[in-house]
Amino acid sequence: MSVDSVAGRPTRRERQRRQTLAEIKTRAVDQVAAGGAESVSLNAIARAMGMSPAALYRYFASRDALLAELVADAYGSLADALTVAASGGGGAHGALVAVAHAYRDWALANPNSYLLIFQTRSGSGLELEPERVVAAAQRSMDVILSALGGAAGAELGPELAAQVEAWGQRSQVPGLAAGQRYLGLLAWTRLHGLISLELGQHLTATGVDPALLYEAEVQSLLRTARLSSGQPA
Amino acid sequence: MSVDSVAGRPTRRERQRRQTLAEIKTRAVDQVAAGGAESVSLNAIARAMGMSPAALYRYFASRDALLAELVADAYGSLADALTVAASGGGGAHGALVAVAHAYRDWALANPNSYLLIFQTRSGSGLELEPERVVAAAQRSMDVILSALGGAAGAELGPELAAQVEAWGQRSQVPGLAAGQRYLGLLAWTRLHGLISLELGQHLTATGVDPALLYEAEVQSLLRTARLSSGQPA
DNA sequence: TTAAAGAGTGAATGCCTATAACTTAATGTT
DNA sequence: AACATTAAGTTATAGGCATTCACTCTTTAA
Repeated sequence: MSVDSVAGRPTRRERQRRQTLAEIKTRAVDQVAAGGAESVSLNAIARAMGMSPAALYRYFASRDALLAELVADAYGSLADALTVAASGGGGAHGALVAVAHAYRDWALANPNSYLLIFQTRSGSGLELEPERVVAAAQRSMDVILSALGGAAGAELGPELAAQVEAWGQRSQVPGLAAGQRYLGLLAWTRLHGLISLELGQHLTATGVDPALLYEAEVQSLLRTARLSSGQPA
Repeated sequence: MSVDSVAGRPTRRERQRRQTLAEIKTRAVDQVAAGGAESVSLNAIARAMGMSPAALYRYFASRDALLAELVADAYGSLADALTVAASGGGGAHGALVAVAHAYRDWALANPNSYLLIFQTRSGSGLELEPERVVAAAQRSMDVILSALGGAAGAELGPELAAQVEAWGQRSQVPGLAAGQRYLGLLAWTRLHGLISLELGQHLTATGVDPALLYEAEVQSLLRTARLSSGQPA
């Protein structure tokens, strides 16, 4: 006879396992927040949880596997934040502005998570399972793209247009012109550039307020998005 | 009696020391190139050099101090590459294009060094001595700014303009309008955004060629730079 | 010639990831 | 209800790492 009398799938052990797994991840996230990915230590986690380091390997194949999980979660959290911002109403242009600010807000609120996502080196041995991470990444990008609903696209040459079209074929967000997709790409790369440098303290030497630079870049994107669409913000 | 008979400042020991120091850094740079900053190991360096790990502490106070040195060197190497490109002639607009491409070329040729420079987290304990690093960083920025000689500046609001002006007061490159400095900042943040995402493989999911995106962004900057200046490229 | 400074060694500490063999408790089946 | 199986946890261990300390030996400078 099973422990769960009726048809309760989650047996006692499974519930415990889920909870332990969640606690491990929570502690790891805290470590990331405190000192970045480097300072994630299985030993320290085990110590804090009152169990032996070896036990953690029942939950994660390796430290890198745990980090990969954190990347996926962080990406998901970012996508969630963007989704909330995008659904806040305000029209097409308002959505773009809202998403852009949500992006920076999330990055500043979780700087080490942002760096965890975007600073993971290629050959770092941290081979992320394509499944979850790519899915979460696409979800973020899709939110940005969805925010460009009524916007005019950016100009782009024929070569780029072809590649962007091809990308659009595989995209989850249909019905966007190549120029719109390219505008989404532009938004991402430009805003990420600013945030990345801001988080790395590389802009402090200039003394210029990163918030102002960001706002200016957002307005620049908005100007592009308005180029041939008459609707106001 | 000193070993160097006449007035030769570099005594035998100093020469040896310089060479040892250089070899340490060379090996460390190789490790960075091979596996990123994480994989820099004092033990491994000592092993490869046939000496005990403890001996390295005669040359660097800590592993982080060595990494800081590498950051400064890498920054210098980048600044050198940009300087060469900028002095290649081709007029003001040509210089901007040349510098922009030299920037990406250097990053692609030394991806892990680029990441070493720009991915160093804030609270990573790796507190770089402000002296060398800030100097090298300014040198790179100054090259970009110098390449904007005859260019028209980008539009910018009054708040930003004031801050950029203030930055210009302290800058080594005089005689630039606020709009020009801002254009330099725009160039840096936008191009860095693209390169950072490209190196992190974050653009591969779209299938769009990063080189095309980069070129388009360079052309966009060039268009801004030409806005009110009549000279052709 | 001699004292001081510097380079290097070996040993030890205390982290860390990861594996292996083992014990204990929960599970679900007979 | 007793039992075999599976999972979770343990201890012990191996190997890697940065870092410090006490010590030796050699180069330097007086």
